[in-house]
Amino acid sequence: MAKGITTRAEDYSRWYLDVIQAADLAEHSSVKGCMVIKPNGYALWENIQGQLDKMFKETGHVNAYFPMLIPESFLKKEAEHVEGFAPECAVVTQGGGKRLEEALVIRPTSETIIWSTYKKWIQSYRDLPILINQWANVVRWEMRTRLFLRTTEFLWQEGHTAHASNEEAQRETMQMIDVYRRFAEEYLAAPVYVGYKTEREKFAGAVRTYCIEAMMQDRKALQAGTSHHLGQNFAKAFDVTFQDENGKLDYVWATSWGVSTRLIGALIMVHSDDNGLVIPPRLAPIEVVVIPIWKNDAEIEGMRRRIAELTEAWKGRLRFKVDDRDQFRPGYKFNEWEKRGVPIRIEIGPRELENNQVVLVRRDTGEKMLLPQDGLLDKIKELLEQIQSDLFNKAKSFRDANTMPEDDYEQFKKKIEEPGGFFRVHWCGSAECENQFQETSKATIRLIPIDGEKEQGRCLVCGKPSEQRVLVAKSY
RNA sequence: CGGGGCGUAGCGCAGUCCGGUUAGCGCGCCUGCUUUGGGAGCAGGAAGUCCAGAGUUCAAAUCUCUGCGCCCCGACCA
Repeated sequence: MAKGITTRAEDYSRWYLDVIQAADLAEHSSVKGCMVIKPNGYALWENIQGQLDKMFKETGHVNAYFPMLIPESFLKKEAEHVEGFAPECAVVTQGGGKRLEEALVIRPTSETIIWSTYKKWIQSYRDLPILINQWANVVRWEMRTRLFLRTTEFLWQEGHTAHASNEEAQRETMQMIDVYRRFAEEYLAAPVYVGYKTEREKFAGAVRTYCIEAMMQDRKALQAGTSHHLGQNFAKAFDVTFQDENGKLDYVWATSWGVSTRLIGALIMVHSDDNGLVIPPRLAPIEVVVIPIWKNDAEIEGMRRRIAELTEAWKGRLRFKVDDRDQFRPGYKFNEWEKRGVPIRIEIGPRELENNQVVLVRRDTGEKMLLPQDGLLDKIKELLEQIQSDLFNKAKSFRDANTMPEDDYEQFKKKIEEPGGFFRVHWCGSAECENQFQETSKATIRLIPIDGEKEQGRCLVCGKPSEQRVLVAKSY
């Protein structure tokens, strides 16, 4: 087993932290709950950003930037919003050595500062829609933090759109949750369930919150992205109105949607193993590492030359690295790149050089193969796609095998503890029964499926009629 | 906020109970030589306000008091 990594079976939570350390992704800073994202971790974020940003632009959005400091009074304008966020806000009360007239909140999310601005931008239906995204940091003073999953300060993107009609805002909300689903499945290789939150779990200030939920290897759920239909709540709070084609005045309709560096936590917990990180190829900063093996100085020169020839055609078509550091032996390098999750490793030694071959090793399965150097690039390309889909399918099989219907409350309470998983249960829709789930099992209703089949049943808790199953699980 | 743990070299720790030479070990780091197909070996070397403040004492990493910080487990949450 890998040195320094606790196994998943031994202690899942320590394993998670060990993987982050072994892959050199991040470390705690000197301020409680804050982290330094190191180059290896940040490279993952950059790839996540790059792809998402592309998808946002393809759906008509543009980027902008709003400030981090928000007048405290802004936050208080939307009743539900302030109730939800006030307890976890960091507040600046001094500046320039003087006490401020009005305290400034460090944004926990930007709805208020953005809608106070949109008020100035919107008069007519011709000013709509506004489709803006911003990449930013936010601060939420959480009681309990975990690297990537929940840090005091975190990086994210938040989309904030303004529309002339409820229907259009609804379409936008659905479009973006689908963008998140596609990103999670096609890039993160993490299958997700799509649905909407209960009243209790929804975003403070939203009419409805849609979400994607992924299953981690310990069978717990992780909310991986949310898209909120905000109705006219913020427009009313900030008095943002527009005139329609008929000259009639109405409040603007809004959405907001976001994903954060938490996605890196999801990537780790969905795919990695007891040897360290496993990165899905499409998000891998380095897709292929080439490790030359030599016995003496005479050999290394020929080796370098041959590798340069071989990789010449890879430039611009493959993210690769040649690790010809002399201070480490091959075994050390194999291990290091495994811990760091690089999808494919290629070894070239005197034997391969002579036979015009390479040894190729898959990170996800450990499978070793001897391949001809001719046509290697195409073979690598093909394998990367194979690994990408294998990772997805593996995660999906695991999730599906651990998602089950349950109609017996006593059984449910047992199973949620051991072995755990996602449970599809009937629920009457009452807050009382929802609270019961949490109090007796520490599980929550993760989502109400969007396309859930209608099915007559009885609420798991109270036995009243229910028309649809909801997804219940313990979560991060 | 409750429970647990910790603060000594870059990292991980021992030493603290029972005060006493120059504060030690492993990893890492630097130099040299030998090595290089799954975490190399030998030799030499550099590196410390022992979390902070106050107190007790001839003498404090060690005892007393006060403070600060971090991590892990729960309640709040992306």
